[in-house]
Amino acid sequence: MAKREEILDTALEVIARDGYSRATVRELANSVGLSQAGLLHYFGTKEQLFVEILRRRDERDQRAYGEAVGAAGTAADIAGAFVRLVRHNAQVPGFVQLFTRFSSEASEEQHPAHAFFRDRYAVSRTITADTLRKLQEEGRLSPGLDPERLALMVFALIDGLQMQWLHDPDVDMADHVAYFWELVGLTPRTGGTPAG
Amino acid sequence: MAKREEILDTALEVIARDGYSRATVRELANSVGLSQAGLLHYFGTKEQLFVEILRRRDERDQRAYGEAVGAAGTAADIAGAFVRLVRHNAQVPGFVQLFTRFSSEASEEQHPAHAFFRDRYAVSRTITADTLRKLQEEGRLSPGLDPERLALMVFALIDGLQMQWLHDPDVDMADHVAYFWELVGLTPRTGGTPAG
DNA sequence: GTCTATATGTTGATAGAC
DNA sequence: GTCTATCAACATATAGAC
Repeated sequence: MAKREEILDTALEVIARDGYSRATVRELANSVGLSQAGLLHYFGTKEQLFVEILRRRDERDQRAYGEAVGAAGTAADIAGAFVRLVRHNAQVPGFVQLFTRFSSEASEEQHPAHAFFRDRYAVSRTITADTLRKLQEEGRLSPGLDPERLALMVFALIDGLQMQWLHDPDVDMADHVAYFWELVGLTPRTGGTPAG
Repeated sequence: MAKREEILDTALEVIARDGYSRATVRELANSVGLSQAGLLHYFGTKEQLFVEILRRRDERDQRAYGEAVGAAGTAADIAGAFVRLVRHNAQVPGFVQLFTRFSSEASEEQHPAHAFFRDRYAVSRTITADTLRKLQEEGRLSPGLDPERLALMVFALIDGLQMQWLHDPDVDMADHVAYFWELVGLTPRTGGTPAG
């Protein structure tokens, strides 16, 4: 199992650096010191490999940023967690490209990774909506707002910002996510790095 | 020239119906009653063909929705124009898929369609920001708001909503765009169909 | 487990006849 | 302009040896 994880971590680095187009099975195999067949021995198909790559990345980000969202005790915390997540993504363009392209390809129902993305979106929305609702019940978020809608919107906003940012790196993703939360009435606390 | 337009319109229909994966040059050629070579005779390469398809679509939408944004005389108008645009997009899933996938592929600088998308985003943002600023000067939009940021955000929101909607058709894109404008302090007037 | 070699399928692009 | 035929390039997947 250690070998699988080693492969995934190397693939993650290569993709973050070189982008999605270079991320063929052959290319990733070379980078990890295996032949194409050798790599597929571990993952079966390309789509399975890529889903595992995304899953591994999610595990990492979950520890660093996702937990901060779910465990947010204050309005500033949850807003800040999203800003930090996006700021982090801006450091790994290749990976943002992987996510955007693979997600758009998987939007067709027959695609092997379709269920992965559908579930991922649903879970992300639920966790965020739950946290927002909790804050609302504690009086830290305006009672007139709809947590479900806000949760869906913030992920849509992030995906769309990533798309524009990929075309134009001058687009400041974190700035716009912070502005979104300000519109909602939350001032993100973005200072410092998450303890993770 | 009539032939080119005929080809583009047919391609538009086929893609709106059957999605992006089916949209190979061969497939589109069949639908329009030409051989693959016959079709490429008009457009040279696949990427050029697809850019022309998107351009043609934009011309149409521009007449029906884009003008409504640029010419919006009231806050309700501009918000409503976006809601109607998104509502319209929800009728043509295949085309939304084409846009999303092609845009994500073209995010690399070497891609033949990269300039098209970059310019398209820039122009859309500018027109929208200009209109919002005008409304703001007339006192119809809260003076504390930033037109540039809002313009960029609404397009990001739409792109992201499309991504989620492609994975889960239950996502109500128009509802969330309307909610965005409400957060901003504008109530969209969505009734009726645009004259055009 | 890992490799080499190869099958298979798909697509976009081109040459050349009509 | 349009077709047929073919090429060339990939990329994934698999068979079989070691």
